[in-house]
Amino acid sequence: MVILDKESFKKAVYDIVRLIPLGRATSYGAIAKAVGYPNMSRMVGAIMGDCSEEKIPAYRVVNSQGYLSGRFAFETPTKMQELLEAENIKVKDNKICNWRKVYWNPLQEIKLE
DNA sequence: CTCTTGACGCAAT
DNA sequence: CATTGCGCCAAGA
Repeated sequence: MVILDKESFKKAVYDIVRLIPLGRATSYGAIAKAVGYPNMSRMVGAIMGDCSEEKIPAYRVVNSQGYLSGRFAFETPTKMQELLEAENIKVKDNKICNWRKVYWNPLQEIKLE
């Protein structure tokens, strides 16, 4: 097992995020798992902090509970919610309503690939 | 070099 | 269902 530096990890994470289907969302932990590091959920979040300069749908990434933990990283705290609602994802009190339905497991897609 | 903090997750209580 | 505690790794002070 090699030490995965932020740049490499970042790249892998972006790849997963880009695969998120329209109208769905996933969690940091799921992405971390998908890249092969189940316990690196924090790193995924840290990396998302840089996503502002990247062109990826970071707003589709929330915590395992479906809460918009990183809404303040956007231009406006409400931007993330609006973007999600624009994709038919209902958000209530900074939390995705049909989270169980909206949740998208990257491992499923990757397994298929 | 040590300590704190952070878009987190999960098992135990 | 809510709280608590612990793990995990990187970056900044």
